[in-house]
Amino acid sequence: MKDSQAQPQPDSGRERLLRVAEKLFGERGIQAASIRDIAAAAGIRSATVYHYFGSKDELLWCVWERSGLQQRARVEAAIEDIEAPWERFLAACQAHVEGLLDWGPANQLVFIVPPWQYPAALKDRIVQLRDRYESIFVQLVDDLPLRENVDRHHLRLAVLGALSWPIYWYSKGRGGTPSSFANEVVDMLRVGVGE
Amino acid sequence: MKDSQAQPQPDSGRERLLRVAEKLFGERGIQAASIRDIAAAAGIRSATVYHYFGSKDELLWCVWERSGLQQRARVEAAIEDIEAPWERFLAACQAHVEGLLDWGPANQLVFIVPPWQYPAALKDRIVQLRDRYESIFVQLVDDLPLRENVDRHHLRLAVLGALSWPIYWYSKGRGGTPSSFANEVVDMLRVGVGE
DNA sequence: TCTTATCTACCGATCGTTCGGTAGGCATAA
DNA sequence: TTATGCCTACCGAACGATCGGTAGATAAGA
Repeated sequence: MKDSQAQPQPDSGRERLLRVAEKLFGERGIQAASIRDIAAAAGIRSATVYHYFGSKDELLWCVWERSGLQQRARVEAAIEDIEAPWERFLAACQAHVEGLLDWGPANQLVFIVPPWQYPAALKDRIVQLRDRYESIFVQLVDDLPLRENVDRHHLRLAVLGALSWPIYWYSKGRGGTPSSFANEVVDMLRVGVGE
Repeated sequence: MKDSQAQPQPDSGRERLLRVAEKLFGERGIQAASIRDIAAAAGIRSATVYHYFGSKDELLWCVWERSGLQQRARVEAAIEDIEAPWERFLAACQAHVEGLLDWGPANQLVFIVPPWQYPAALKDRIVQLRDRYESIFVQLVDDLPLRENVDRHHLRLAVLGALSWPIYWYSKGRGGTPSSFANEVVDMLRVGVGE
């Protein structure tokens, strides 16, 4: 049924579960993606999930952490060879949007689940993961040469908000690429849109 | 039990249910807020909920629509006496953020539940409600005097993103009021933050 | 033989929902 | 005045389904 023959894919057990769980958590939401659904989508029975993960929360955390670290690594990779502050900032913004829209669906979890709905057992870890990620942008914004009286804290929040929002409206092939949207937002903020 | 004496509050039955449901849907999420929880918080039994609403979806929709229309009405009220395009835009932005943070918790539903997770039976209605609301901002942005080559569509999305994001990070008493944040964002976008 | 991976079968809890029924208010008819 | 009947508001009990999770057997590989 599911497959026979020697499979070339190293796509079994734990790793496969993580990928499938990431997809379903992102698509349906944490609660609505049941262990049975996830198991079925991975081609196994629900009991087998507990061979790899002690609980649904643990599975969720593994998915969450993995995608969080990936997202962070990608953003860091995107800026590592760039010196000029605004270019560095732009590169990070582009990587951020691309990560949300093109990479794993679990990247959106952090930005879909409101903090007060985090599973209690994971709350601290999630917040820590999130803070670590956002600290990249804190640093990048600190390095920008800005007019006086600009609140860098609020600037960062505004940018991350504008650039995370596309998960609610972006659809491929319409209105430009994720990267070009990031470019546009940074540009609007930098030089202003008024006459 | 719950009360004796002539009550001044018109706080019974259906209306009370709507208020409680709004609170719990927003706090715990749609799935996690069970009919029993909502009923208990309203001081009645779960069966009685079905005396007023045909299903959980219907209850959810009534909550959703009510808060959506309220939010829209408040934004419209905020701009009705203002002529200058930028001031009108700013007033709407302030009302938007205040609505999300200070008014009913259900205002956040639209911005917490990703569109692909809308209950299937409500999807069309929710999208329509949302579009109607956002059309206010389409008009306001259209009326702004802008530099050439500014994409008004993306400008609106960026602003709404930046101004909806506070539901994930805002906490009262820290970093200014919702209204001042809106003011700041609009200002940054208007004149730019670069040197 | 021990480990790893998987299964079948099941558990108690909770979900949305339904059902039959009750207590009291109000209106009409005797 | 009393009786009848309908209406709103509500309840206790239960339904079938599904949830996260567990126990124990099995089959294959080292």
